[in-house]
Amino acid sequence: MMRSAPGTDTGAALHDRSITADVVAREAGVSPSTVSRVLNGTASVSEAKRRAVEAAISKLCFEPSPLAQGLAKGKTKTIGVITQAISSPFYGEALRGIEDRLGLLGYMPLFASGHWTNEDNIQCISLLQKRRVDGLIILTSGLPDDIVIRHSHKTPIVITGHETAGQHVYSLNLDNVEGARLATSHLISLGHKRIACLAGPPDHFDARARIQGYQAALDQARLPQDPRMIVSGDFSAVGGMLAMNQLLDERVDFTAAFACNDQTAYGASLSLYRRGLRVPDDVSLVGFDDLYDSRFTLPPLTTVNISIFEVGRSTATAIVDLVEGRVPTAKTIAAELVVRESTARNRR
Amino acid sequence: MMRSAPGTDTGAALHDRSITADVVAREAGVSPSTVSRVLNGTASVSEAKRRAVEAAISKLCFEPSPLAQGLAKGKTKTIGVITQAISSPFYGEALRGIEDRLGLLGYMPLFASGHWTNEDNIQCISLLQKRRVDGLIILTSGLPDDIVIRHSHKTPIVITGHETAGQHVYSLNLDNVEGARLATSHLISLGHKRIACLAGPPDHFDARARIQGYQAALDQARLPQDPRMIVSGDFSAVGGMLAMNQLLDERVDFTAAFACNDQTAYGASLSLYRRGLRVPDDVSLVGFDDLYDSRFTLPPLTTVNISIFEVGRSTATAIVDLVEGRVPTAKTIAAELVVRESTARNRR
DNA sequence: GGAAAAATTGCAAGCGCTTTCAGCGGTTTG
DNA sequence: CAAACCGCTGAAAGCGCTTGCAATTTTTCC
Repeated sequence: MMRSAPGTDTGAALHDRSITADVVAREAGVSPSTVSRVLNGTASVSEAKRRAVEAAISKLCFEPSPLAQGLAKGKTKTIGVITQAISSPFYGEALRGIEDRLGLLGYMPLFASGHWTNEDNIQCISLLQKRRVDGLIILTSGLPDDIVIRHSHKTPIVITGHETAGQHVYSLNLDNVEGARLATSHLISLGHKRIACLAGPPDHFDARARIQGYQAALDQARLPQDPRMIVSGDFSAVGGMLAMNQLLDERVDFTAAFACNDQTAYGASLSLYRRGLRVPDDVSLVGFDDLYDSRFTLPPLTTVNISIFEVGRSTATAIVDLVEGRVPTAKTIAAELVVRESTARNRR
Repeated sequence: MMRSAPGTDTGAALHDRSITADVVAREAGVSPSTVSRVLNGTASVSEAKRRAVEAAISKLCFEPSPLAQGLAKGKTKTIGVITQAISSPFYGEALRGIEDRLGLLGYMPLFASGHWTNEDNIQCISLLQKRRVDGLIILTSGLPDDIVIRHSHKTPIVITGHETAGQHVYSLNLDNVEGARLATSHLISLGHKRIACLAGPPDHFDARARIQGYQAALDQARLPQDPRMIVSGDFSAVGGMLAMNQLLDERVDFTAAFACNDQTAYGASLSLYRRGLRVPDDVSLVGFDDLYDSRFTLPPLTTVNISIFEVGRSTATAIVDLVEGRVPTAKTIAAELVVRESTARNRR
C-alpha cells in the first residue's frame, strides 16, 4: 500500500551482485578491459564505446566491487583510523570530521580503538594494515616514534600528538601551548593571581603542552610558579574531581583553575559543588577543547575552542594527500578562547 | 629517555605482504589448497602436513589477506554499522559496545553515519552492501520498515527502534516504556503531581515509547493528563532548553519534569538556571539514558540507565548470530532508575 | 599513396585465496 | 576378489577486476 508520498522514492534501483563487469562488457559489446578503462579513466577509449559502456552500466545498475578492485589494484580506498576511546566526545567529534571529509574524497574510514595502550594500538595498526588500508590516521596515542615510523613504511600515517616526522608520516597538532596560554591569561586578566592547573596524564603529549602554555602565561605576567598548584588528572571527569579534591584537601590557596580539558573541568565543578564552592563566584574555572556540552554546563564553561571537527577534517585531508602522493599542507589547528560564564573577576 | 620499560616489546614481527599462501605452501612442501584447508579447517588434513603448514605459517609470519578471502569466499567478516550521529555520546557508547563484541567474535565494524535522513541512511546501506559487509546493524533510523526488509534480502540486518520483523531482520529494543514509567513514578513517589514531559522528536520510535511510559505512570497514579505539559524537543540539549523555555513562557504550572533523554535534561537545566530556578529545589528533573556525563552535571542527574554499551554488544551478538545462521536470542534491554540529586520531594 | 606514429582494443595473466573434482593408496564389505 | 568407501591431496577453475602486451585501426606526415 501507499508509498505515494513524494520524496519517499526509495525505489532507488538496487544494485545486483550478479552484475559484473563481464556482463556489462557483453551488454555493451566490448571487452571487460574496456569497461575497466572507462570506469577508471586509465586509458583513452573511443567516444562510441565509452557511450555504450556507460549506457550499459546505468542500464544494469552496475557497481564495481571494491573488494575485487582492492585485490587487483592493491588500493582499497579505505583509511584506517585509530582512536583511543571511540565513545569519548572528543574523539567522536574528530571521527565525525574524518568521516565527513573522507567521504567527500571517495574514501571510507575503518575505525579501531587503541584503548590508550601501546599493545592495543599496535594490534590495531596490524589489523588495519592486514585489511590493506591505503593510509592510517592515528589520533594521539602514546606510541613511541620509532614504531610509528616503522609502520609508516608499509602504510602512510598521519598522526596527532607527536612531533614525529618522516618520509611517510605527517604530524598534525593542535596549538595547545597557545590555547593554554590564552586560557590562563584570561584568568590573569580577571585579576587572578593564584591559578591552579588541573593537568592531564603526565606522559600525554597534549597534556604536557598545555601545562607549558599555562606556565608561559604565568611567566609572562611575572606570577610565581607554585608546583603545588599543578596536579595531574587523566583527562576524565573523575580525574578532574579527584584533582580538585586533592587541591582542596591540601588547602592550596587559589582563586581560579585552568583545567587541561573540559571533562576535567566537569569533574572539578562537581568537586567544588560538593564543598559548597560556587563557580565562578568562589572559583573561576576554564576548560580546554570546547566540547559541545560545555555550552550547557552550569554555568556554561569558559574554555578554549579547537574545533576538533576540523582536526578530523584536516587529518583526513592530509592522509589522502599522502596516499595520493601529494605533500600535505594541513597546518596546526588554531586555538581560540571562548568566554562563557565560569570565569569572573577575582574578588579576593 | 625511557622506553626501556618491560612489556614495551613492540618488535612484534611485522607481517610481510609478499608472504602469500603459495609461499607458505612451498615452504611446507604442500599445495596451496592444503594451506587453505588448515587455515580454515574446511577438510581433514593429516597430522604431519598440518604441522608442517603451521610451522611454515609462523616461521614466515603469514597472515591471509582478508581482501582475497573476501573475494573468494564471499564473506568479509565485516559488519556495517549505521548510526545517525557518530559524535553523539549516545551512539559513541553503542559503537564502543559493538566494536568490543564484534572484535571478540572475529568481525570488524565498518561505521557510517545516516545523519537522521532517509536519503543518507539508504546511501549508507548501499555503500556498505557494496563493500560486501556480511551483516548490517542499523541504530534507530527513521527508515520505513519495508525498505529495511527489502535490503535485508541481500544482507541480514539487526535494527533498533523498530518493531520490524522479517526472515533476515532482527529487531532489538530498549525497554523505553518501562524506563519512562520508572522515571515518572519516581517523581510521583516524591509527591509531584504536576509533571511536565520534555519529549523527543514526535516521529522517533524511542521518543514515542517514552511518552507512553510517562503517561502510563500518570494513569497508574490516577493523575490527570494535561497536553500542555508535553512539549516536543529533538533529543538535543538545545531542544531541551527550548522546550523548557516554552513551558516557562507559557506559565505552565509544574513541579517536576521528565526529560526524554539526558541531553534534553542538560538543556532544560540551563533554561531553569537562566530563570533563577534551582534543581531540585524548585523543579525536580529526571533524564533518560544515563550518559556518562550525567554523573557530573550540577546536580548529578537522576536518570534511567539503559546500558547503551550493552545495546551495542547485544546488537553485535545478534547480527553475528544472524550472519552465521543462528537465531538471535538477544532480548530487550532493561531500564533501571538511577537516583541521583536532581530530584527531591515536592514542597508545594 | 605509403610508412611511421598514435590511438584503440582485446587477450590473457594476474591479485591471493577458496573449493570442486578427480585421483591416490588403503580399508571395508558382501 | 571386485565393489564400495575412506581419508587425504593437488590441479585447476574460479571470485570480479586491472593491466602489460601485442594486435589492429586511425592519423599524421612527407
